[in-house]
Amino acid sequence: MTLRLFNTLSGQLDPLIPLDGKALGMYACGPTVYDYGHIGNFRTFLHIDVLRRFLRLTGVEVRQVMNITDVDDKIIRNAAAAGQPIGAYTAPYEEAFFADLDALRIERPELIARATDHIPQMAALIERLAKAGAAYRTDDGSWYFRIAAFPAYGKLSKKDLSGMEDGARVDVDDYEKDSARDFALWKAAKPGETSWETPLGRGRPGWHIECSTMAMEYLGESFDLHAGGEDLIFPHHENEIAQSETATGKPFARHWMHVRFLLVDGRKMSKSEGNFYTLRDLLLKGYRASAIRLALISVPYRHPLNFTFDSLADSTGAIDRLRTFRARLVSGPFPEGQNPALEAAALAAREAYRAALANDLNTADARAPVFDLVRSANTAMDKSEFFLGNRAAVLAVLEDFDAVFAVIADHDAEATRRALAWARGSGRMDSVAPELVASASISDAEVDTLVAERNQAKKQRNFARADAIRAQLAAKGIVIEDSKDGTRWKRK
RNA sequence: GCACCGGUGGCGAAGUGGCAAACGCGCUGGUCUGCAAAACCAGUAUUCACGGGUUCAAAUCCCGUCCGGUGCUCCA
Repeated sequence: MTLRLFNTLSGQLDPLIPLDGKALGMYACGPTVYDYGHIGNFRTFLHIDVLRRFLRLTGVEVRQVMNITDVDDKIIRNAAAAGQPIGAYTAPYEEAFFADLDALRIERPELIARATDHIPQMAALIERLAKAGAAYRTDDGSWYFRIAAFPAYGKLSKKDLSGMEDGARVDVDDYEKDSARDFALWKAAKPGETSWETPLGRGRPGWHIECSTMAMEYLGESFDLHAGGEDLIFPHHENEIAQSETATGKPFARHWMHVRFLLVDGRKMSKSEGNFYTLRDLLLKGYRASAIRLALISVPYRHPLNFTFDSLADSTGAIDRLRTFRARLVSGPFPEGQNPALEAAALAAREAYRAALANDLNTADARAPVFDLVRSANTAMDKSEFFLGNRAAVLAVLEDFDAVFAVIADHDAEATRRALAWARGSGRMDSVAPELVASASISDAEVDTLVAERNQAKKQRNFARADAIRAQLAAKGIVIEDSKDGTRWKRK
């Protein structure tokens, strides 16, 4: 089943197939490590994760490169303010970024590339552009890309640049450039700033050249897919295309995927609006990592997502339903035999699920057949019409679902535990939800003991004691479920 | 200002010409249970911002209006 994915460059759904017939080469713009990642960042990374997981589910090998921008103006400024070398300043944020990816079950790209490890290659690419007459040096020692050298400029963002020419609306005198639209390739070092000695002079790379260089270094001059947040379309990705294609004369990325923005309460998330959340903020409020993941991927990537706390509660409920069902499916017991109607339903569900994802990664649509099957299977179980022979096919649907959505298998406790350890280590315990502290104060073994004691009390029909234990556990966020096959419990 | 996107039930959201509109959450009632929880059943939009139009047929296409958002600058 071939994925048809919207291509910003062509403006239509295009099949996404590896150019070399082996592995899909994709480059995703990664983080600038000057702060903790917020949920808007992660919406983008999560949808890229959905993409790569779906490709692999359908048998397409993936070679993904992600950059880490570990040098830029903000980093240089903040590190200087902290009196640290930039590497010492960025290291903890880079580490936090990877911890956050783990919490959200975002797979690691095959290759991580740091900007500071590729300075010579960047300088070489700029020299190549200079030789082609597309880059020039200004008096202060900075280098710029000459947009006039690339007539196709604007083809990705579909901008008509004729209305943005130098003149009335842009004060050219503010820039030491030939044209106001020309962008920086290399920034000359200012006294005391972190810089590198290169044939171009002392300085540091611009942001755009970083991605062009590393993408081509690891994926070749032409490759399959370039992805990122919608805000990168212009100017970042437009500039990458201009630089790369001018240098090589070949098409850069064939396919461009852009994830639309996350809004919070209907507005763009920003620190000044007071609606800004990092992943850590949410974990420490007691929301599960899996619920955050599901909430951020359930709205397809080409629609803006309006994030609310209701959406997290919604996702928590949906995940509980799936997990409870999976536990019931695995534990049985079911009689020998086979229910042909259910078997057919399972096969159809799997087909519909994959078809929905193959249609431009329609995650919302893909959920529907899975939940439909859960209901049919539960109904069959209630009526004793579910047999041992049905288990594998139904389980296969859940496995397909989790291969992409990755929320049924429960890794939440670990993510929360780490967030708590981080809060403790960085003096943020006052922002932790009290329920979370309460839940963390009781171990699984202690819960098991209390549950056993409650079962004993129930057997003796001492319901007062049994209910008291249930209430005690509930206060720590533990929910108890009795069934004829025993008592299950879970953390809320 | 220019450009783009969107307005579907209590909430999120799919659906872009043809069965009175998926799925999830929530709520109400029922079954089950010592009581709960879980699960199941039933109910929860005759209708898709509004006004025109095209069509045998429109939530879906066209025109207009209103409302919301985003981009045009660092930004996922």
